[in-house]
Amino acid sequence: MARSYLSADERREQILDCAQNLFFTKGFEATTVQDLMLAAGVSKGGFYHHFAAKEDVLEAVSQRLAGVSTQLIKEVMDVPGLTAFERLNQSLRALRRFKAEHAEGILAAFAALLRPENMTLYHRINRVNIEAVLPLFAEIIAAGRDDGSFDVPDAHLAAQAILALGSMTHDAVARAITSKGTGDARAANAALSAALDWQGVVIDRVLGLPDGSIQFVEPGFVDALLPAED
Amino acid sequence: MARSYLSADERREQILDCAQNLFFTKGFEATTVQDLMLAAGVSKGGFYHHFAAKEDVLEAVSQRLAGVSTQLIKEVMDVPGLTAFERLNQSLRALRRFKAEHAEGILAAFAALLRPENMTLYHRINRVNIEAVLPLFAEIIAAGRDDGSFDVPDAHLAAQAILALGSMTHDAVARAITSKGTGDARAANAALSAALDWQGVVIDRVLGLPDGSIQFVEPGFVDALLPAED
DNA sequence: TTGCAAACCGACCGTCGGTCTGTTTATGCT
DNA sequence: AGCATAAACAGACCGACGGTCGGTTTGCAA
Repeated sequence: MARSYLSADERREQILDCAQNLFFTKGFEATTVQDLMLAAGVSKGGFYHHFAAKEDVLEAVSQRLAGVSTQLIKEVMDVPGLTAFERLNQSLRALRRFKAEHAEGILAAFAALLRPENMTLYHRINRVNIEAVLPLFAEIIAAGRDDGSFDVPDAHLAAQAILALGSMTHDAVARAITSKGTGDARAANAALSAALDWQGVVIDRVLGLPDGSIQFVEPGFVDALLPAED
Repeated sequence: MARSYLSADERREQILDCAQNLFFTKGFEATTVQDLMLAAGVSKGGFYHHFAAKEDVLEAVSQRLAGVSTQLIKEVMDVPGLTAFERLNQSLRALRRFKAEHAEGILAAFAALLRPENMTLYHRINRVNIEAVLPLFAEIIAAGRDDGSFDVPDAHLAAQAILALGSMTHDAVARAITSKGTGDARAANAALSAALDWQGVVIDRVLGLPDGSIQFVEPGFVDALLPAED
């Protein structure tokens, strides 16, 4: 049989693409190595030539996804002449924009990620993402702390607190996604909007800012992401 | 061979005891059903008579552990004539006391739980615990919201925020535990103390209280839990 | 005593992650 | 061009694991 030879990098990326799809569809545990082999059109030997273990694929996928977040934030970091507050706000806006621009994909990913059997996948991705974003947030907050605009004892700890808040809205997100298209959709969207607004307020309070300073979401963001069809 | 017959409840509890030990020692994935069978002195058929799947054991263990937290908080809820602030503070104190009183066990559990291969176990226990504690915290906060002592728009969301903060100190906890007995122990303990103090301040701010209102940890708590041997 | 349900046994099964021995392709060197 | 070497790949194979199933033993109540 004719083998299709790819460079190590190309093959790795290709396997990672397939893995990401499968993981988000079936979950990590439910995706077998054979699924990955079949999807990527590679044999077992080929697969294990590029990855030492199935676990490593998960790690690589997580790293790749975390790279998206860090890239977005780093672009904001490179803009000169911004205050810490502006930098933080624009970082959050960049992340928000990315979600809005890739709404369908993001939505499917969240829907998959929040299914109970995908706990492993979710927490792995989340952990790697936090590890990647933490130093960037810490740097922004440190600047705000030094110029007196943020009232926090330690920038790194403050960043940890803010990132930890990410899990406070999962219930609301899950409910909004699962109720999409049902009669509860409107109420669920409203609840999610309220939860996200509150998360923004909590970030304000953590940083010692007046309520409403940070714009964590803009009005209509949820309804734009999860439109009610009718 | 002589079979030892136990009632369903007794056998279940016994298997759960063994499972808890094994899970905390080897991790969930690394613990095989055979390990559980051997430890509990029961056959495969016997085991699967009481649990439909290995997963169910994990769920049951998580529920049992969550019951400890809820019990402690419920006792505080039953004390009449307390303000919401006092109730919240005493709940935190009860949880703290329990940890201090079972220091060696708690420490071993945390050390096991924070090992990377035990991610599944950790997050499962954490999730169930949060689900169990959330309504109780929400009730306390609702009372404080209604009497004007807490400045939060929604008690349930506020409780979610506060519980989500639990994960912000894991790094510090892990470092303190792993550096126990080494030269870094003193520094790691200090860092953990600072992180926990900060978590307390964040809770204050979430609730709209002045910094230092809530006593999340008392001075010396960390050093009492993780004594430096020298 | 006997009938029955619940507790329990252990051989068996399919599948999965991972290994190992070899084969095919690209690449650099002479 | 010819050739050696290493990287990319193939696929048979393995041990272990979670789970099933038909059968056996025990407690208990009628």
